[in-house]
Amino acid sequence: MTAKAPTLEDVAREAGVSTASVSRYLNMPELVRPQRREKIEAAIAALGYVPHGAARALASQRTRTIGAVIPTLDNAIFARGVQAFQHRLHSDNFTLLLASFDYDLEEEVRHVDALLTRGVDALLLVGCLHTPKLYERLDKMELPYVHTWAFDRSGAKPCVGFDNRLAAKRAASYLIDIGHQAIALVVGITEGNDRATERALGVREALEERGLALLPEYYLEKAYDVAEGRSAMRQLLTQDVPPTAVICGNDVLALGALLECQSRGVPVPGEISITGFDDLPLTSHLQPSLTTLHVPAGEMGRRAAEYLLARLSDVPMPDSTELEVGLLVRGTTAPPSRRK
Amino acid sequence: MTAKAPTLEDVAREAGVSTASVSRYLNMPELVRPQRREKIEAAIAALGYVPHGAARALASQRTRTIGAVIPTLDNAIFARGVQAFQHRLHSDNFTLLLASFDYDLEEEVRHVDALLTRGVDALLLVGCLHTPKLYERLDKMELPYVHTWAFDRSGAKPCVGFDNRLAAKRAASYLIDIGHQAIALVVGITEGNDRATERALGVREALEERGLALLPEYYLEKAYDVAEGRSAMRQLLTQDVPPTAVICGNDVLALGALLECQSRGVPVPGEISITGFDDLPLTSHLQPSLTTLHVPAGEMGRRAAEYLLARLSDVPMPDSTELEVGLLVRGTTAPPSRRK
DNA sequence: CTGTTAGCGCCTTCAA
DNA sequence: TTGAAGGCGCTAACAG
Repeated sequence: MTAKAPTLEDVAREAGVSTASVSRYLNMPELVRPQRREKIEAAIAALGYVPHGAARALASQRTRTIGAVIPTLDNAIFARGVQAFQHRLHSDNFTLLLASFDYDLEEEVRHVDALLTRGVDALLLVGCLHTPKLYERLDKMELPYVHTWAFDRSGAKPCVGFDNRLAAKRAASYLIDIGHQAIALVVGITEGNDRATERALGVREALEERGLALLPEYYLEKAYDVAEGRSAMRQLLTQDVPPTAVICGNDVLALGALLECQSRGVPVPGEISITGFDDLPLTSHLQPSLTTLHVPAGEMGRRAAEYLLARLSDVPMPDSTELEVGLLVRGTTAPPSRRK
Repeated sequence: MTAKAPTLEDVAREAGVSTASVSRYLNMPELVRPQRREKIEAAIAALGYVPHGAARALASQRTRTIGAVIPTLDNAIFARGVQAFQHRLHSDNFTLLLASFDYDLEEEVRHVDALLTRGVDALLLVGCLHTPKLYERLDKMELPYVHTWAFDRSGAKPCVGFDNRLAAKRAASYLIDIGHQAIALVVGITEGNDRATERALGVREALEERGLALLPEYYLEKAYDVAEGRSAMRQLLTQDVPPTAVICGNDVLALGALLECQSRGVPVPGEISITGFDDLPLTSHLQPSLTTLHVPAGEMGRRAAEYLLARLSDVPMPDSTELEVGLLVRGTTAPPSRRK
């Protein structure tokens, strides 16, 4: 029972064939005559043989393992993307190695190193902003990788993602279209986070194009957290002239903002409009339902997996895929009320 | 630039030492004389050497890799536990292999097999209910593993978790204490899910001990989803005699239930009380804030990691750790109002 | 402390 | 189609 784990050689002996045949059976069964195949199958079952991945990896130089290095799992939208990514990998018999770096790009490199040592065959990255060291590592190993959650228009970086700037701009433009002028922005911490940075830029662009400006007191950076969203809204509401609309960097912040309004009795969207970003499942059920941008996280994860899988099997596939991020106009936005 | 990845042998040559010394430097640096150490360090830096995990694993029989097989990442509470688990592993230089089986125990075995092939040194499991095949595999490999999210009082299974039955019972008892009798239960799908099963049992026990019964029409099983929670509450509210309190199997269901009440104008807790399970971050910010059971997911993940790490380094450590799941009485519960 | 060397378990030519 | 045999890159005795 507690004997050593059986090896391929044990299986070969048990089945009365060579190790090469067993190996072939494992990797290209169709090259093995049915009769032998059965004997091998029987031997494997009898011994409870499980292939030894490390040995296989060493000999074949592939681990059938793919890494993902993400900012955090604590944001439901990433969790969903990773979930889909893993699911797709699994159906091709690949296993996911996961690491999260908590938005610290130096830490990210360390994780990448760890994954490279583990021999991942490919890598998923979030965002297009990474340290040069990280790219050096990847290039030296000639490792296939893909950027997600962002889109590089230059085409220099392989990605399956979306244009954060454009998406944010869309939300801002919409608010301007329906008459808002006093628009505030509560965005995630932009340092080391190109998604947040781009979203902020998008809002700024939209405002500027319409001759509006983003007042310094209407610009807040907050960690992605409900409490932070509340605190941001509190800061905005207690100003002499509160904004009539608040664009939030993601749904978690927006949720916090909305809850803060509700707990202070500030009517939404009557007194103030709110937009989010991500379209978390719960946002459509809120009262009022949240106007937000739909991020196709599941599809992104799946397609990122497909891209990497394709690269690994030399199947041609475009190096970048841009996904649509649609604006979902729901209940938290309305034209500004005339005040004073 | 695009030359083959350098091997330990290359490093040895470059540094003018033996491969053994380089290997020692990598694994037990203190056994290498400082002078040599520097030469090796220089060589490693010069070549951009990255150890080859598979080779290392093959030779040492350890991968410094630990697997986690979870139901889904789509539930924030699991995401948080995994996050903490991974974080703790990383600080000991272990990497996480992650797989999710979507509550399908047969699929779970397949994932476990995949992880075993990848050579994980240890494994984290969710819940105490698994197929016999799964345990066979684990035992044959003599692999350290730990159960989480549940607690096995028999002591037969190593776990770092909590007593789902007791926790649910606590919520039910509380509702009874404050006067509820018409209590409904909206629990997760119990098939293949011992946490959900135990929670349901806990509620039943509490009711029975107080001479109350769980009416069939007050018992609903729903997938963990906001929409399902809403639908459950809808079903309950439209009955001839709606319950005065609804115990939900987790916070997502509870959130759905709460939102459904709000959208129908049913006052909570005035007309109906609601309890959740998990204590997701957002629940404390809801209006009213959700009465729920606090599941210490982060701590559980961290301690599960510590348990496995300890087992791998032969550090003594108790095989089971029971965590406290406290009832947080907040705004969604109150004594029943006298009706009719 | 350091070098030598025999594997670790499997894949993959190369012949048969 | 099948078997024999040489590595893959590293670790871990063992000897020095």
